[in-house]
Amino acid sequence: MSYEILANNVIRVTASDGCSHNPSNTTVTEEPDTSMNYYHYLPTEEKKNHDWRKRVGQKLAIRLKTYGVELDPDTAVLENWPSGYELYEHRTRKDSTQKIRTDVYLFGRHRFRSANEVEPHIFWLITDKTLPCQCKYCTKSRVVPNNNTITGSSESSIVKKTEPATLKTESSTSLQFKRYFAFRTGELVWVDLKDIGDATFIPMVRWNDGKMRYWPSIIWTRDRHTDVKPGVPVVLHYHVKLLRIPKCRRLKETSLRPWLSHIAMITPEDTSPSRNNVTDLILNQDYISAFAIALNAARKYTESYAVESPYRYRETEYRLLSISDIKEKQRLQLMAQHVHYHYIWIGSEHVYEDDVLRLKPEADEKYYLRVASIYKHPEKGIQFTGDLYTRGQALRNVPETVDDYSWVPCNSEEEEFTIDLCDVAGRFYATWPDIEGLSKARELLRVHVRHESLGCDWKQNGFAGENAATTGRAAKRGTILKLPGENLMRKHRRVEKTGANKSNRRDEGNGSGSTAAQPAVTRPITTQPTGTPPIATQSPDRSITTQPITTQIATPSTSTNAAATIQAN
DNA sequence: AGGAACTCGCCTGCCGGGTA
DNA sequence: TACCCGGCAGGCGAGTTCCT
Repeated sequence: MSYEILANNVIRVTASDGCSHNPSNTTVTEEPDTSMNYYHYLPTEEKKNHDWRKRVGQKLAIRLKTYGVELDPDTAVLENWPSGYELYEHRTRKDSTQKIRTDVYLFGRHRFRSANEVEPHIFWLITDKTLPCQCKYCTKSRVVPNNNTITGSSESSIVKKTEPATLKTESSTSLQFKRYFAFRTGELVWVDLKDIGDATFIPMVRWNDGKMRYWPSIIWTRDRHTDVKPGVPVVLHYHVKLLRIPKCRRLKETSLRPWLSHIAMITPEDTSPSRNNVTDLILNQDYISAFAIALNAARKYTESYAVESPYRYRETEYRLLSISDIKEKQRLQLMAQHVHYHYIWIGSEHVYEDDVLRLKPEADEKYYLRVASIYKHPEKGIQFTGDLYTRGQALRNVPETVDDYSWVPCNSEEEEFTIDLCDVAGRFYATWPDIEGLSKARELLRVHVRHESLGCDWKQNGFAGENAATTGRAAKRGTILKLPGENLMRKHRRVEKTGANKSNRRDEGNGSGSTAAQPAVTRPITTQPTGTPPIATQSPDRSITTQPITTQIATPSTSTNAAATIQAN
């Protein structure tokens, strides 16, 4: 749901697909005894703007009422247009003897000529975007073939759009965590010890050319930012728990880095006296031990995955009746037998529906999946459905969100891809766009087992209280979960466009019985077995060198000693 | 040639004034 | 007070023009 109900029946639209195709002739072209032809911008406070928003709000209220949303249609009004949408009044007059003719248009994804035209599109924006929009323009664009042709073989058919599209993203205050926080509570990250401002850590930062500079840590809580505004710089703070080191640290986001952006390695040679100043070695011995233990704990965490918030996905009878393709209908019915999940922990990261995932690259081609749904197939394991994209250029000097990049869709609106968990490299970070680390999550564990493997008493003190299940976004989902199978806004599959490539783009019912390493849907990405060690690479971002990972570290100290000593600090 | 943008004009509904 | 009627603004179908 991409909307909020504010006081006084005000509806806030928190999603947008607006691309500001605004009129060009907005300067007043009115001269005595001559014609007139220009577009006059109507700001929010203008009566006509309010009238339009009110009319759309009233219609939305009536529609949403059928979904159990209580809104008074008489007073319902849109708080504002989605970002990228602007209202203009077209003012024309042939000559001074005639009266000025005014026509109001809303410019956004399309040029809407009335509130009646806009309302179906706004309704689509705030509800289930996996379904095709029913507004007259979107419907038309689906019926009328355009330049977006499916090219190539059926094995790797990719839809090429002439212009990069903008990922549909939500941008409201309710999604500020997603929009502005790179990391989520409970996620494993690296903390830059250099930024902690504690002299205790200086020897560790210096040790062996900075091999211990980044410390495995868990996001414990995040500072709330209720007044975040797009374009206004916000300093994000996290309370971070360094593994094997007591006490939380409050750190800026710039002091953290994604787990998959860095690889740590300590070898027995690192701890040999020949390579160390003896004083340094003694000084760091306990830290080395703690670091090793922390890395081992992190290994279990990163090599496992866990699913959360199961729900029953069901197709409506109406939808099934509207599908003529028998195979597609069977596929959807089969899909309903699988348990769906709102969230999944993949290694170090917490992934939600609607997130953008990096997929494991093939031949330098990088693909990204906008997650529409997560479900567990009895044979293939965890599957993700959604829209596939390639990433274009950054649209801002300092990108903060996924829509600060241009995205080129690889499937049409009517199609979607199904991706295997083993093809997921990790979450896409707008602020760390070029991470090349690959997720190694392969073992299914329960959520609390994963968390406890880190050695954190998360149930009593930790992030359980600020877990996804209770944060803004999750709270919304939580209300859905109270009515499994009964919620009216449940996920729907988009109807597959009939065509030669169709059967190759969907997984269900193809009877392949493929293993987890084989993507159910053909896409131009080959898979690699889960658990394949990442190739040592030079980090393209922030000039950090990555190293081959070692998961077992040879260190002499015992954990208890290490912990005791560090606690003393 | 075909799609998008622009423009025109008819239809509808609302509102205010006049009348029974 | 209720109804009718004319004026007007807005909605939207359809024709025309422009652009690729």
